[in-house]
Amino acid sequence: MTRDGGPADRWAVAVADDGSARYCPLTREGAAAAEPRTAPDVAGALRAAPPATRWVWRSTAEVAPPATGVHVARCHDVEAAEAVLLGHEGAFGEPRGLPAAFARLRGLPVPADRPAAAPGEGQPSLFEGAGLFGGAGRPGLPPGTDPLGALLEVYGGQLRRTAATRHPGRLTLLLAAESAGMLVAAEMDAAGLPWRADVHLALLDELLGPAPPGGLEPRRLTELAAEVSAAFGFRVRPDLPAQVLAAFRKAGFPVRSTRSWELRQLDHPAVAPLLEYKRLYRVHTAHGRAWLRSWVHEGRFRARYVPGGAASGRWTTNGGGALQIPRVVRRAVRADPGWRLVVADAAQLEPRVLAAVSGDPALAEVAGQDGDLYAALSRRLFAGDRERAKLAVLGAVYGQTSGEGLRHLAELRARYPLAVRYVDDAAEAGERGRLVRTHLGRTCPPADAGAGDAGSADAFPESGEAPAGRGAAARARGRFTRNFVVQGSAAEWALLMLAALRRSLAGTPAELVFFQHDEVIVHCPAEQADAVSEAVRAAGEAAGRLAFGPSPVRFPFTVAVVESYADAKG
DNA sequence: TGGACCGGCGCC
DNA sequence: AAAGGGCGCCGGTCCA
Repeated sequence: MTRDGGPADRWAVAVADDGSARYCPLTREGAAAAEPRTAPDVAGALRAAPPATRWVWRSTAEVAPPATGVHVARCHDVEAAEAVLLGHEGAFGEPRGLPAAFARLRGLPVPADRPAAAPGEGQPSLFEGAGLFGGAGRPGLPPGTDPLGALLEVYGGQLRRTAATRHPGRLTLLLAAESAGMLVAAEMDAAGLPWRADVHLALLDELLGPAPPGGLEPRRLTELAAEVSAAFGFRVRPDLPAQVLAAFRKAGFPVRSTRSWELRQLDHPAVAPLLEYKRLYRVHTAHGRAWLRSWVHEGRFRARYVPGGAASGRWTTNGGGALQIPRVVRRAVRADPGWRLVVADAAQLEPRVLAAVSGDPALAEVAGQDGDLYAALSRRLFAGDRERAKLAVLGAVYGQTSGEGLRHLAELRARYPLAVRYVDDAAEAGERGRLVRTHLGRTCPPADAGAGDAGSADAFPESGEAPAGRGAAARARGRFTRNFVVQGSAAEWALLMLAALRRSLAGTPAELVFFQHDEVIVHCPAEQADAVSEAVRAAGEAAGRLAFGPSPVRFPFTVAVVESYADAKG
């Protein structure tokens, strides 16, 4: 996936407005190695090159590989790469589109990116991108520019920018992984997750009562709301936190919020129906009949994955909430008759990643076995108390600041100083406003690039103050960057794992249908399930070696072969 | 009327 | 006194 055997195994293709495609093989430096040719459509271009070709293109979404019917082994998605490179260069606000990248190279005014396609349709509206050079509804290249030429110019520039970094090999790997992720995402979007609407509807009937006509509130919710009101002695709408809060206070319970964990501790008859109401209300609003109508068609739930959608490199989705499928509705995710779902969950991924990236030999030794990492850790450090071991690790990764966890963390620090120092350093860098990168080089956006006043660390310059003396915003920033290096490096492992798995499933009937941070689902014929399970395990180990180099750390999966997603333990 | 924000909760 | 990171989505409220 990352080894380019020779110059001619990279080709480039540019899609014109009329759907035709200009393409050519490339030299090592990314220049045209032969006179470009034109095919009437993308598929024609893709068929012209050898099967193992790495295709360089503007964006995977534009080429839409699944729609061409041609298997693409590898690609370099220029716009995805541009986003990573801009981040690495500290230019987070810059547009990442090909026209913008081209303009930066040429010193021209930089056009804004094309807005994301409206949900449901891929076509930008007539008005979008009507600014600079905005030809046929999208921000374009300067008039008269050859799209393939511009693509190659930007690509060549990316190769040079990558080579100029401190760890060009790592960044090259990250760009390849990100592009592989774009391919996987496009294919999973097209395949969809097998989803039985009939099972889902039966489940809703069971939980909420039969569907009331006209979109009224499900019967069970109405009943529970009545129970809540009865318990208080006056009408309370359970879906209005302010009302619930007032009701509890009136009853003599000084609660601060209506969060479930807080209500659970109260001794009041309204609590039980209220908690049940919250649980069912959530199912109703987030994964009820309306969701089913919007998102499940022809037996598949088609999400729209956004690789790298989160700052850490984790994926997000656009609508449908594919990464938040509640456990209760997983019953509706069912393999086709005669097929199975291979549900594979990377076991204790984040501590394993921490062991690998930090190079802590003692922790690597613990992570060098396939068994439960927390149990193994607890045998060495916490007298066999797995929960304490887990709390200590999570405290290190998330930035524990108080309580039991903090003491456990201190013990962890004493025994595994390199591992804990790795995340402590990331936290300190964040607090001081310095750059923080993942193992392969994905760079943490600055504090002010995201949510509101998350707090620019610059507001708290190194003043010699103890960390406790710095602002709360700086400490929050430290927790963010502390977690970023682990979560982000784990996301890189996951990308490489996906890429390896995709490659080993190519040409078989098996299809990757789901990915969620550290978990994949492959849908395959029953007789293929064992081979797929093995392929997943192999992909995990390969990803570990590729991402982190030689290391004793193992990356095992918990694998379940099931007919329903609900039957995988999770 | 629509956007921004919030409380709350689902997943990792 | 409280003190864990990342997301998306819902329905609500507030406000222009």
